[in-house]
Amino acid sequence: MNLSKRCEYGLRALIDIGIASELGRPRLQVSELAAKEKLPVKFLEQILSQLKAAGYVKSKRGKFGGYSLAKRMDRIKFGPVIRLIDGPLAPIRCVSETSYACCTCPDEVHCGLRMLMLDVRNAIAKILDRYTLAEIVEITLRKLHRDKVTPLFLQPSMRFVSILP
Amino acid sequence: MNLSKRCEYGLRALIDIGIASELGRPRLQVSELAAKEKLPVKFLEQILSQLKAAGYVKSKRGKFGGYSLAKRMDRIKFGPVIRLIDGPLAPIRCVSETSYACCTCPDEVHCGLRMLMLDVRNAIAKILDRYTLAEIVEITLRKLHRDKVTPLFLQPSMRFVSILP
DNA sequence: GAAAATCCTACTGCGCAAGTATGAATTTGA
DNA sequence: TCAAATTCATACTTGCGCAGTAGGATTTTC
Ligand code: FES
Ligand code: FES
Repeated sequence: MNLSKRCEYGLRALIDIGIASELGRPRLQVSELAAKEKLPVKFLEQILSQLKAAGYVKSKRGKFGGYSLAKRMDRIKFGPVIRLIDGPLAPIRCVSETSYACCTCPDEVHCGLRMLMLDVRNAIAKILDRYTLAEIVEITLRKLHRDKVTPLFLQPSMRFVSILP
Repeated sequence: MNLSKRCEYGLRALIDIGIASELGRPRLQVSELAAKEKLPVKFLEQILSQLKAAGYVKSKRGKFGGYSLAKRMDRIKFGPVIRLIDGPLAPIRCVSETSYACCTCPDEVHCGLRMLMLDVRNAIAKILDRYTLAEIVEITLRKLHRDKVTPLFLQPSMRFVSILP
C-alpha cells in the first residue's frame, strides 16, 4: 500500500505548480520546486519530464524557463497520474480495472481475498479518480489563507497579497 | 498501492484455514494449502511461521500435524495482519496511524497531498480494520453453496455434505 | 557569446521481494 | 525402536526496481 517517492514528489510538484498558477505565477523552475519541497533537483527533473510526456505539464527551456500546467486543473485527476508513475491502484492485479492479471487462485469467482481487495480498490479509486488538482489546490489555498500563511515560492514582491477577493 | 505476494499468500492461507475450520476440518497442512492455492511450499511455510509467531495460527508438528487458527475468526481483522506482513496501510508515512514518520514537506499542516492521502488511508483502514476473517469466510461459504461448488481441500468422504443447515 | 534553464541517456548502489536449500526437532504409527 | 511425515529455524540466492547521480546536449535570454 505504498506510494513511491517518485510519485509523491511528482504530485507535490504538480500541486505546487497549481497553487503558484492560481496565484498568478503560472511557471515554476525545477530548482525552485526542488528548493521549496526539499527534493533532489535532478530526480525531480526526471519526474517532471515524465509528467510532461504524459501531457500534464508543459515546459519552457532556456533562461527564465520552467514548468507550467498543460491542462486545466479541473481536468487533472490524481488517479491517472498515480497510475502513470506507480502503476495500478489495486492492491492485487486480479482486481485491477486498468491492468488486470489473473493470479494463481484456483477459483477467482469465489476468492474471499479478491472480494475484500475489490472493495479496497474501489474505495481507493473512488477518491483518487474523483478528486482533481483544482479541488486540492483550492482547499489548500483556503487553508493557507485562513491560517494567514504565505505560500513559500512566491517572489518577495508578491507576498502579502490577498489571496481571496 | 501494492500487496506483496507474501501477504497475499498469507491471507489466502488464513482464509482457507478458516473455511476448512468452519467445515469441521480445523487443521490443514502446509502441503495441502500450497497444493490448493498453487503456492511454493517452503515459502508458505515461512509465512505461516510468521503468522504463528504473531498469534494468528497455531501448529502441530510431526505426522498429521498442520496449522489451525489460534484465535476466534471474528477476532481476526485483516488490517493488523496486513500491517504485520507488509507494514503500514497508509500510502505515505506522514498519514500513517500506526507508524508515522514526517516527510520532507516544508509545511505538513497545509500539504494538499497529505490531505488527499489521509483520505485514502482512512478509506483503506475503514475496510481492512473492520472486516473480520469470520465475515469473509461466511460470505465465501455462502457463495460456494449458492453456486453448488465444493471446497477443494475437503477429503472426498466429506464432499457433498450440506454446508448450511 | 555567456549564462541559465530544460532535455536526454546512462549508470549506480542497494535494499528488498520472492523464493530455495538444508537440516534439526517433533510426532505418529508400525 | 525406528522410519516416515511433518513443522521449525536459518541461511542463502537471485533479480529487479526504487531512488537517486552524473554528464553532457540543446534551447533561450540578455
Ligand atoms: S487473490 Fe486474486 S483471485 Fe484470489
Ligand atoms: S506529503 Fe507528507 S506532509 Fe506533504
